[in-house]
Amino acid sequence: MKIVLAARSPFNFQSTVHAHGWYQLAPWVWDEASHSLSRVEQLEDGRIVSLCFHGEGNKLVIETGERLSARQRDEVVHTASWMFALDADFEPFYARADAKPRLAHCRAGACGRLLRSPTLWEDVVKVMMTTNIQWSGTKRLVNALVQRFGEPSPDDPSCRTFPTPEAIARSREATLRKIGLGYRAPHLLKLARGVVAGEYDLDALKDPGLLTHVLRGRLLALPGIGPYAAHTLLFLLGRYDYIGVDTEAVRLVSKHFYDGRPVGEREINVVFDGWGEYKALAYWFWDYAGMGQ
DNA sequence: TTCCAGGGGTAGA
DNA sequence: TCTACCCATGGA
Repeated sequence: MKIVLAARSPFNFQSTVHAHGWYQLAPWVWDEASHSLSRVEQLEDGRIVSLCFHGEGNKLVIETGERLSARQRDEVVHTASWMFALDADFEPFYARADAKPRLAHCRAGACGRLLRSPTLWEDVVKVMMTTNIQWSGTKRLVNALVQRFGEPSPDDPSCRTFPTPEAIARSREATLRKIGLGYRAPHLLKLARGVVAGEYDLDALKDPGLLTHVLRGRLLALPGIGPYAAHTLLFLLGRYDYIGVDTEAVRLVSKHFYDGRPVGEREINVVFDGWGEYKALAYWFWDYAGMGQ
């Protein structure tokens, strides 16, 4: 079954997928030969389906192995629209970026969208798995969670869904430590059990009506989520007022704006302060590669 | 072997 | 609000 969705222009499937590393994390599978992205997903009625995405010009194309009911199709459309931020409008950012040489590539490249997970739960867990660890370790931990706690696809049992909060909540700290999470284990367990208990309502945080600083406070209240993780999640939620400062941000900004001198969060914010509500976009899509050295 | 990674929590000032 | 210290694990 094939579903074709129109996106707000400009849209570029590949630039959306490759804007950050999520496409390398399970259960996503990127196929370089066909330039398509796949994952196994469990629908609300319990059915497990395989979804394959690719781009056709300004459109997102979804292929499903089997036929879906009308309700299932609506759910897939809704989820895909969220994951690829099909309605996102970056025109105000482009209008400013056009005049800045290092950001003038953004409009033509349709920069701005970052691939999101179907649920904020999955994005929170994945961001948590990027803290104080190398990227190869993040991939290993996320894969371990999917293999250990995900539901297998009936078509191919080696492919699994991303674990639900319930599946993690039923686990034990020792089990999570054993699969390599280390000191992150109690944070993830507390998050999962809090979500199941209704203590943390992650879906409510998608509400565009929430003020950004209020949303930031709710994210910081989640276990294992500090400033870096909260700001990264704000970016995924379409709020660009804060930069997620990690070692990579420090390295880039130090090299390109401070002549290699040591910098902290304050110095990084100074550089992009003029971008206001587009600060994180300006930082993320700044063409550091074009600055030489 | 040592250092540190796409940091966060906590205690103490 | 800021700083010092600890935290598990694997890669470099």
